[in-house]
Amino acid sequence: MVEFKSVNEFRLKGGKYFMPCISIDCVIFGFHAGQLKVLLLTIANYSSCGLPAGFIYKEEHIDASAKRILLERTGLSDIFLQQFYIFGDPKRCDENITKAVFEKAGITAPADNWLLQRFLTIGYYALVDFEKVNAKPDYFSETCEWYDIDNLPPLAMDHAQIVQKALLTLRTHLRYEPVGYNLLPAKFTMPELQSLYETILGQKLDRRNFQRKMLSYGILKKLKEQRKGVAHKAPYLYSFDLRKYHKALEEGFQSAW
Amino acid sequence: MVEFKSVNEFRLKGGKYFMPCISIDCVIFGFHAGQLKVLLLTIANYSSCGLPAGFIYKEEHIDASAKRILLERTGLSDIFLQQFYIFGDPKRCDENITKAVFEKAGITAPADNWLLQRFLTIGYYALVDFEKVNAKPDYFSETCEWYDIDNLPPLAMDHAQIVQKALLTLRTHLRYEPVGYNLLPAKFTMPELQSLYETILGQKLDRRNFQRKMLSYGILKKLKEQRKGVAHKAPYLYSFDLRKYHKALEEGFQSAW
DNA sequence: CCAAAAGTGTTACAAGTACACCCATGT
DNA sequence: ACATGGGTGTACTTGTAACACTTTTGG
Repeated sequence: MVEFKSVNEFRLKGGKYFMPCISIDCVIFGFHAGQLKVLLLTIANYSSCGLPAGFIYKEEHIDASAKRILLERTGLSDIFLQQFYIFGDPKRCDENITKAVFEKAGITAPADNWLLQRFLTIGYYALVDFEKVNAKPDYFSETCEWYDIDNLPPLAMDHAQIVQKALLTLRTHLRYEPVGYNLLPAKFTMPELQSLYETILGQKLDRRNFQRKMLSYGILKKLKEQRKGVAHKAPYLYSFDLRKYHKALEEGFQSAW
Repeated sequence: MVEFKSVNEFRLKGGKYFMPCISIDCVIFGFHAGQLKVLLLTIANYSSCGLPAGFIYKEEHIDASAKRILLERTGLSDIFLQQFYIFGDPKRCDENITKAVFEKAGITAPADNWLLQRFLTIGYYALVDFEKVNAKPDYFSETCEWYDIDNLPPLAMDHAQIVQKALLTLRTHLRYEPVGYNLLPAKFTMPELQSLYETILGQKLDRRNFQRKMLSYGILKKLKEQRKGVAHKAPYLYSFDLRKYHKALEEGFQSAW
């Protein structure tokens, strides 16, 4: 792994260390205050936001690259991360973004710079605990912040499409595998879990049926504790039974046919 | 699009036309005589088989590349084709294959040749009508032939893993979307369709339940004709109702939650 | 006339959906 | 005391699974 001291050094030496023409874009989902959120960067001199992205070291597994990018942006490791699509439209790239970054850094780069080529990008999506994230911008960006998924700012290039595809993948995923461990704190209530599901799916679910279905998967442990200090009846706390959770992750929930 | 006259020309000029370090591997499924089959290439001077593969022109959409590769190998266009995964282990590559090809062509290539770099590969899988395929080998191979999926020869690099992942994807796909139009001739019998499903899923299904379920999707048209010349009772022929078939492809079959 | 494959229908069980009542707590 | 949210149970509907008999045809 290499440390670059500036955008300019990145521009000059990056081509030596990274695979050419391929990047990784991460759609990092978090959940807070009943809202599904995505982590986005803002770019100096540029009007639209972008996804946390990065490149692949020449000797690095692509999953490791994604993990590294995630760690750099959030400070977190060991979280749910999965590739979901590769975006390969030749028109997807917009060199104006890179040029804006260069301009801001006072650089004039020749057109054959490695950063100004056509890039394919591998989409990864991550599920993280909102509370634990310590968001940091990268070389190219000014801020790194959470945005509500249904109130996103304008996104650069095809990043809106990438977020959309990630969300669709997450929704599908949700139906056949457990989700939640990575998005919620260690202890949570059933209504909180339900709210997460409703947010991801974008629809209301029946309280009682939801609870029954969730419990039927056998991946939850009901704790003796109850959430305190809230209005109305105190809800029970649950935690995931990690052994069973991971087993379910591997095997999936359903098995039609 | 560029025509290369020899492996050597490909080696020398390919780097100018193709994106670096990314290839496409196609898992082409066909169905014949109750067997699910995959199209594989054999390489001169080399002991194991490989998947039909190719590269991405610098101005080309990756889906178009996959389509082109498929056309070149099978003579078919307008067939079901879908990317399913990108394989990015830095150790996945084996330059010995390329070297074997070079050797066979009487070439000694410098180590920095574009073909000898680390490659990521995008996996696409295709479903084709076995009868219509006119298989042709490519620059690098000697033969292009069908192999039974459960009796595959040794495969080069990570191609066995790629086939496995494609099959898993196809199986999942089968549960939620219609499959069959691309793998079967225009007219087919219900037992033939069932056999296809059983083969892909690797398990026996109940005749009566299968038929009911299939018909319930409303994507089949029962024809007045029956298959003739077969032993025993003549089965009815069916065809797909393409309008409804494509609608189902878009919407999917199920909608849990 | 019989073996083998194809057409068709019924019943039982599991899963999903819809819905109602009681309980606990903070205001 | 009451409004609000949380805990729990039951009937209905739908889908899946298991299973048997009749029909046709080639040998």
